Amino acid sequence: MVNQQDPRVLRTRQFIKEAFRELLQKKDFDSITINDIAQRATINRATFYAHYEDKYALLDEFTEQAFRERISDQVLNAREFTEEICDELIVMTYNYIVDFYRICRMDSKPIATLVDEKIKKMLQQTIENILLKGNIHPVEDRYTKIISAMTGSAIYGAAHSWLTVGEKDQTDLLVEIVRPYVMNGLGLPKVP
Amino acid sequence: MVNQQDPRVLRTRQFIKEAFRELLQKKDFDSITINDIAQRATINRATFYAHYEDKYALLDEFTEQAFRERISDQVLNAREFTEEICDELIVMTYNYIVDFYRICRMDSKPIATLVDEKIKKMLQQTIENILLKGNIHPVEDRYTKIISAMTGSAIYGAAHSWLTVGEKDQTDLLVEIVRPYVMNGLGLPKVP
DNA sequence: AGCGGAAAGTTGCATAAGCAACACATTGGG
DNA sequence: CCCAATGTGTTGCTTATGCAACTTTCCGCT
Repeated sequence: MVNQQDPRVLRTRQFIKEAFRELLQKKDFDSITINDIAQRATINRATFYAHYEDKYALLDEFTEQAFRERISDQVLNAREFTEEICDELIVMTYNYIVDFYRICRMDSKPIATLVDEKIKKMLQQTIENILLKGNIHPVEDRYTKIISAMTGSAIYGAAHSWLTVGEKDQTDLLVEIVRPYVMNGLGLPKVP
Repeated sequence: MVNQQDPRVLRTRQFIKEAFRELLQKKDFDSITINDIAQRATINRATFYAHYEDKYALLDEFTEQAFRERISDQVLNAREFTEEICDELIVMTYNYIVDFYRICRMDSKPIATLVDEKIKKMLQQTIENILLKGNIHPVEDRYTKIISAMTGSAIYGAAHSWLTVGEKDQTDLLVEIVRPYVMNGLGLPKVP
């Protein structure tokens, strides 16, 4: 519908996302109206609908972009799922969750669920990309997807649990627990 | 041509002026191209021309806005040209010149002249407004314009000279010199 | 002088954004 | 219960912006 390259489009979407970020710090998601967003972004309400179906679509893009920005080039270009990469994913995921729950008041369960699902999905996709690039690995290609899903879910679940349990900022320990579990599960060779 | 109230117009003009301000800190006015401005403002070059005839028109609006933002409500609402108001105008003018010459590299004389003329004009207009509001004053109405011009020029000339001479930031002294000159020239009663 | 490139402006057309009005759903008092 | 207020989503039309192509002007260089 709209040309994603048009500078007007890029600007408008940035305005919307920035306004959304600011609003999330003051109000919980449910009580943010499209009007709030449009006003703060100094755009017309109709313009919002030209870009997003509703505020859930915005939340989706927002969380995805925030996640992408945290993926380092090292992870992005990795051709093998090493312990180093694994560690980075664990820490990154944990930090993402911490920040997100701190910034936003994830008051309503349905919203928290949406965000959680998004993070998990992004994580799985990231892992799958790495595994697919390393054409030589002990996992059959046809199982790559489910392996990625498991791994992503494991990392995410651990990070989330770690936050809930309240072991704040002990990421070293978190990594020590999760890494061997994941690497063993993948059956990948451990660097001595 | 363009509706000054349209939010798109307001935003675009802000973008342009902000880009212009940033560029002035890195390059001298002459070497700034319309392309530079458009690129930094993330707008199309043709859009620039929809708002300003050329970069001189932009400079004009830019300096005017900067000046307006420095006029206090007290001066704006003044109904009489008191010593207090006079002092404020002197200091404000001096500070404006200092800031402007510091921010921009006023390399080329013609540009410096343009800016200087603008400041003087704004100053004269501000003074005229005050004099006209105070309907009872010793100056004939038909002479208000020329009186304002003289006063504005005097204040501006003094401030500019003060800067050139190098008596930096001795605004107290500047005020002590200029105020009696101006107030005596106007023939206004001196507060004991 | 004359050449060539860069910047200045201009123009016609495509597209995004603004706006006002609309129908509909939700909700919170009286 | 009702209705008034508020939010959602849509639509038709207007206006501003983007873009590409063009001419003109300016300026350095040989």
